Amino acid sequence: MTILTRPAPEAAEALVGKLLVRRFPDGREIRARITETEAYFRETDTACHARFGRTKRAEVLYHPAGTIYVYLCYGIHWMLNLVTGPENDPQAVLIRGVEGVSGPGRVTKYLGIDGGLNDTRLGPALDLEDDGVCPEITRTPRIGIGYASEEDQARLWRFCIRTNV
DNA sequence: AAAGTGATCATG
DNA sequence: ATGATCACTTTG
Repeated sequence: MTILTRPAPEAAEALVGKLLVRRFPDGREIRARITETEAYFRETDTACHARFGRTKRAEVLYHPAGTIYVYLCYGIHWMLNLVTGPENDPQAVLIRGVEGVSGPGRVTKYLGIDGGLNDTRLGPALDLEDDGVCPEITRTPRIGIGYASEEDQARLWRFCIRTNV
């Protein structure tokens, strides 16, 4: 889990190419390579849910690295995040895509994840694996954060596997 | 291009 | 209590 015990922008980059393993009570298993992530970093990041401080929703972000943060967006879509960094230091990485699945709302649908996993820890139900694959990565600004400051919108905190076009 | 959907946060 | 907003997806 050492991959998450670092600042969210670094963790977000390191997570691209890693495998997400989802296990269901009936033993079924889905293994998917992460293709796209975004970092949300501390109360000072005006795009981060912790920008209002320790609210009920954002409380999860103050939990230790390895905590799972799932929230509902636009009333329809569940967003999957992994908390990084130390306790009481709110940061997380949004999983925006896995292999064959693009869009954060589709990732959770594909993996069968909803609010029930919120504020639980990585473990049997959802875990990370590293098979040593180390893809080339491109960075861009984050998506869908028009409400944030210009400065924060400009940060290159979105990380994708480089695709040859 | 625009609706759909409901939790969340700020304000009164 | 109310209203605006939203880390998106699908449909036309």
